[in-house]
Parts: sequence; C-alpha cells; structure tokens
Amino acid sequence: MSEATRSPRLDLRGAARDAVRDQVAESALRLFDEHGFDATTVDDVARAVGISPRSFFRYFTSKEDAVVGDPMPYGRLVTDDLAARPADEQPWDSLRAALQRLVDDAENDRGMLTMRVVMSSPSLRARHLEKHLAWGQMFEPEVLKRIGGLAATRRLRAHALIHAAFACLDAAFGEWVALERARTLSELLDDAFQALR
Amino acid sequence: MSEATRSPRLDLRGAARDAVRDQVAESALRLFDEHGFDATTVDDVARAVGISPRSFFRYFTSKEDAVVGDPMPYGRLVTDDLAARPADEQPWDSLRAALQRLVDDAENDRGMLTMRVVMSSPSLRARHLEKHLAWGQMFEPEVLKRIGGLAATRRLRAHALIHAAFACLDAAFGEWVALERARTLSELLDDAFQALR
DNA sequence: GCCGCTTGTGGCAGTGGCTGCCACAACAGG
DNA sequence: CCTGTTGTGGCAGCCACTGCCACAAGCGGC
Repeated sequence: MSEATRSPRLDLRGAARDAVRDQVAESALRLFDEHGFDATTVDDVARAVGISPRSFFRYFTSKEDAVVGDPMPYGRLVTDDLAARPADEQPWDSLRAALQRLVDDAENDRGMLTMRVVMSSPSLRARHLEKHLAWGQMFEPEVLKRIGGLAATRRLRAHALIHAAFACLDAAFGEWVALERARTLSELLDDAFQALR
Repeated sequence: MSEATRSPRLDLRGAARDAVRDQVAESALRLFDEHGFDATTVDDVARAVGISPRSFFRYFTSKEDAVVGDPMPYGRLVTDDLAARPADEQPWDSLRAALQRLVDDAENDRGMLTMRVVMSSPSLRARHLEKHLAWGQMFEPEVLKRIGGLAATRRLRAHALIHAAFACLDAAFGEWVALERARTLSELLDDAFQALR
C-alpha cells in the first residue's frame, strides 16, 4: 500500500507512540536528575518504565536522545518562523524573533529541569551543542536571503551570525538556570543579543 | 620523594611520553581520515602503531581525544594572550587578537587534516565544541574585566561575547576547509568578527 | 469466527569504547 | 646485583548500542 492511501489510523498509532516516548523521556529525566546521568544506566530507565532495554532504543536513538530530543521538529518550526519574517529585516533581528519559539517552549518547569540535566553532563552538553549544528544548516538559506555585502563572504558571515545567535541562546539558558528563573528567558535573550550589536 | 626535589629527568620522561603521544595521534589521524572515524577501531590504531589497546587509553582519555586533544594547554596560552591585551581595549577586539594564537597554530597541513576529520564525524564535532566550553570558562574572568554596563547582566554578556567569538572561529574554520585554503584563516576570522560588530 | 498481514516487543548474542586490576618488564639509584 | 618506581600488556568486566529472530497484538478480508 502506498504512503498516500494509508488510513488515518496510522496517525493514531503515531500519536500513541509519541505519548509513550514522552512518558519514557520524563521518567528518564527524573532519574537522571536524581541520580546523575552517568550513574543511571539505560537498563535502570527501562526497568523504571517497564519496557525492555531493547525497546528503549526503539524510542530513542541514544541515551542522550531521551533528554535532548530530535532536533528536526523544532528546527522546522523555527526555520518556518524565520522564513516568515519581513524580507528587509536585519538578519540579527530575524534570528532573535525566530528563537522566541524555543524560548516560549522552554520557559517552564520541564524546560528548567531539562536544561539543568543537560548542563550536568559533558556528553549531554555535547549532544545539545550538536543540535545547534543541525539547526544552523536549516537556517542558512533563510539567513543568506537577508545578507548582503561581498558574495565571497556571505556564507561565512551567515554562519557566524547563526552560531552567534545560538551562543546568545545558550548564554541566556545558562543564566536562566543559574538565577533560578529570577528573570525571564526572553529578557535574558534580549540582553544577550543586545550585547552583540 | 617530594615533587619539588625530583630530578629534571622526569621532564625527559614527560617529553618522551609527549613524543609518543604525538606519533600515535598522527597515525590515528591518518587512519581516521582514510577509513573514517567510526569505521576505525581503537584496536586498529593500536595495532598500526604497535601498542596495546590498553596503552592507547593511557595516552588518550578517549578515542576522540586523539584528534581534538586536551583543551587546557591551548586554553592557557590564549587566556594569557587575552590577559596581556590593553585593559581599555574593546572585549571583542581582545578576543579576536587572542584567538590569533590558535589561528597561527592551525594554519598548516596538519591543522587542515585535523579539521577535516573533526567535521567528518558528529561525535568528533561534539567533542570539539566541548573544548569551547572549557575555554569559555577560562576566558570569562578576563572578558569580565573589559565589560562595563549593568552589573546584573555582565556575566551574561561576557558569556555571549565569548561563545560568539567561538562561533566566528568555527565559521572561519569551516570556510577555510570548504575553500581548501583559498583564503587564509586569519582573513576569514577577521571577516567573521567583522560581521558581528 | 478464522486466517494472514503488518507492527511492536523481548531476548540473545555480539561489537566497540573504556576501566580496574594484576603480573611483568624496563630502568633508575644504591 | 638488588630494589623501588614506572610503563606496559592481558584479562575480565561494564555499558551503550545493534542485528537477528521468535513471538504476541491488533486489524482487514473472508
């Protein structure tokens, strides 16, 4: 049967799968926060949620994946927001606006917990940073549209702008966690972006 | 015997050890470049240089470490350069100047090979990015000295500046490798820093 | 109701990175 | 020649992760 003619039931299945995934991820997050990421094995997580270790790796591509998640869905959202910005806007402003999507979604207890766990382990931080690489590639075409100047250096400048934006994002996240939400993520991100004008 | 009274011979030993380390790293780099990082096992590298796999991990803390190296030595050099910049210089200019140390050291065949291998594997890219985190912590005190404005946001802005500088560095490296050295790293880095003024 | 198909799951064995431990070899100083 | 220190190899074991296979669950057609 072809992809197009499949019954909508498959969406239900997908939804069920996503629900399980979320639940496993949340249990994992709690365990990692409580006992440490390295000290908690995949077997521990699997046992806690009542699935086999083998099945854990059917839901997540890696142990880290249960915390940092797939970069693509958010990447698409933010890229769409970026594409929807006015064509004559300064790229730096477009980037700030587009990242608001991530800010809105992270500014809650779950986001705080996730960031705290991410920052607690080098391998998680590394995966987190890798997400920026994936997003950066998705953003590039949109940012290039808004960049003028010498053609020979456009790609370089787009790259620098994009990853500087991520640097601001991480600085804001870091401060947000360190201050324990004394200020809003949105404000902190504004400050960080402002510092690089 | 106490640390202080040890004979200088130990430096010789350290030097010998460093020499072996370099040689193993170079062989590893060649193998990784030729057959791929993931497809090359530590056993392969060990066999190629005539040491046991167990000994490989006495020279390097991880397989990736043979490529990306210890962040501390370079971190110290650059931090020292940063500290030596004039106190009234703009932090962005100080950072650009301090990174020249890395540029000078990378701008050769070995550096090109290393960057190519690093960019070829996600796990290597991740470790490479982790190095920035370590360096960032070392730079922070020096950058803070050069940052004014509201005290409440100084750390945030310092963090954003520092990691934006690394974003520029990586953008320059990426372009340098992509262009196959058609332009110098130093020029590319200038362009990237310029794009963020 | 039965059958057959697809899809999700568990178990098992195996690979590869990495570590602790122990025995042994190399080499220095006495 | 002996002795303490240091580097090395081998072995066993942990853990993340994968391929394979057998099996169970749900769904469609009949």
